[in-house]
Amino acid sequence: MVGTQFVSAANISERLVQPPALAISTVIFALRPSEDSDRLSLWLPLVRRIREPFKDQWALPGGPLTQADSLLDAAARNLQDTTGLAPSYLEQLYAFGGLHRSPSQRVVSIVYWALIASTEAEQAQESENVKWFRADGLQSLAFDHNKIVDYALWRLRNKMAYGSIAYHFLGEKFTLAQVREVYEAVLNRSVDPANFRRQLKQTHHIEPTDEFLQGGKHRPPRLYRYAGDPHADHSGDPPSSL
Amino acid sequence: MVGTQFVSAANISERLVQPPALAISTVIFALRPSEDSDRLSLWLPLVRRIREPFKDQWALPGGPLTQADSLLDAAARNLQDTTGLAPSYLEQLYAFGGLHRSPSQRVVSIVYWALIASTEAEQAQESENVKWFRADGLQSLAFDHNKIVDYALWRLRNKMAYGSIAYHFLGEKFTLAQVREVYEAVLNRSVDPANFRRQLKQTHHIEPTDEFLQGGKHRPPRLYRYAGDPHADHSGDPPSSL
DNA sequence: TCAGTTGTAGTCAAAATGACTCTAACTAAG
DNA sequence: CTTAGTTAGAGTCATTTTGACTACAACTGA
Repeated sequence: MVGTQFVSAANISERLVQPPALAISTVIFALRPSEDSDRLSLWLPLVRRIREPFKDQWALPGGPLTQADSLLDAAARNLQDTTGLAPSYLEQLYAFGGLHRSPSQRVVSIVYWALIASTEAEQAQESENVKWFRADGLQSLAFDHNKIVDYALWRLRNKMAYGSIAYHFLGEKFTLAQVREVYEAVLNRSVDPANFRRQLKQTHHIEPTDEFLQGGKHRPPRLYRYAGDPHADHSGDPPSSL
Repeated sequence: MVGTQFVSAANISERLVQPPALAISTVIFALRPSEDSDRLSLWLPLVRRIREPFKDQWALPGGPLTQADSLLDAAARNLQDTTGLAPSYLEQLYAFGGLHRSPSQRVVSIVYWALIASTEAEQAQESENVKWFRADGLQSLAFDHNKIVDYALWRLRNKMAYGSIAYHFLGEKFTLAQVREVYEAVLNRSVDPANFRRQLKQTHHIEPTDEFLQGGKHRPPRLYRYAGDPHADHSGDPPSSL
């Protein structure tokens, strides 16, 4: 909303100053096996800054908001540029607008967070300036990005506790054990397989297929498919794209 | 985050274009008795636009983001300008950045939502250009503000269902029945007093005082005080103000 | 054929929930 | 002063949900 009668006279001069820069960043989560633990763990891709400020430090992928893109489109495009992948889940996280986030100029960052299926994440190419890091115990990042990642982690765990976003870490078909592994990795605690199965089934978010996953050293588990409303997951977003 | 190596050459020219305008708006909720129902109902203040676009239509209070304020400060200041009151609850709602929200120029609005205690809300002065409206069944508003209000309502009801924000509609001391009335008004269904009491007590968000509310036509109810972490309510916000 | 492993159903006690009853403590009417 | 009306607040009880656990099914690999 631009200009209402509630702008006091004292603010008039400030309004004429150049507005803050607008940027879009994305926290991209994927699950990967970790060396030390038998559980999956959360990873995210970071990019190395090639200019000041914070030159050579790692930062969240992002860039300025272009005139041609809506906020969501801008985030999706940026994710494409970084990992070459389309996210199965992309939702607005928060708008960060503290006065001193960037030493040079005032920057307001609208941050999105994304989930990537493990199968896709494997293809995500690393390079000199793009690397995957474990989401917990992250080194010091550029700007306020450590806090942003922490907040994204908090939101992810919160939403996982009673949402249906876990499926976005997986492919189209999956076993119940795989869903359970996602929960265990994100919430970082073990979950009883039998009870978890019972609870998943009564949410009606999944439906069984006729297929079974072969090749394990054990009884082949049935494959399931996500049956919930695909938009129900994005329920942190407003109904339509605004 | 400004500029990463992931900005393609095609985007360079766009970066030089003037950035979108940045605005702050606030959805302010208060509970008031309604004429038709015996329940409280949700109201919010709107302002009449005094210039194009949408001249003379009602809109959410808001204004441009000034250089001197953080996002939260800007929202708080705006709320002060509109109602003359400090909110007991103020949290970021969403950043709206669709391409065609405003007919003239591209505007990205960072919207906050606030809760006002009933006692305070009574003092909020109305004027020719500021009026309170019932939150449900709202008339057509300027810009995309109807959708914003709907989304704020959704978030409020969601958070009420298992949060501790109800207390922000009340004063420092309150009876359990008053808390129940807040729930009934927001969730729009009746709640069993005895069960509600039992559940409230085991959350440990409240503590009893030695005082009782006198003057009713019945046994005086005990007054309680909010004892939870005041920041726990703002748990939709990141830990510190960024 | 057997040991190892995981999938899947089921059992059972504990905890949480929803509908309900009962008494306490006040005001207002008579 | 007494009584009817009202809400506060404790308590009961059947149902549902949860967590811990058991048992059997169905595969692989030796």
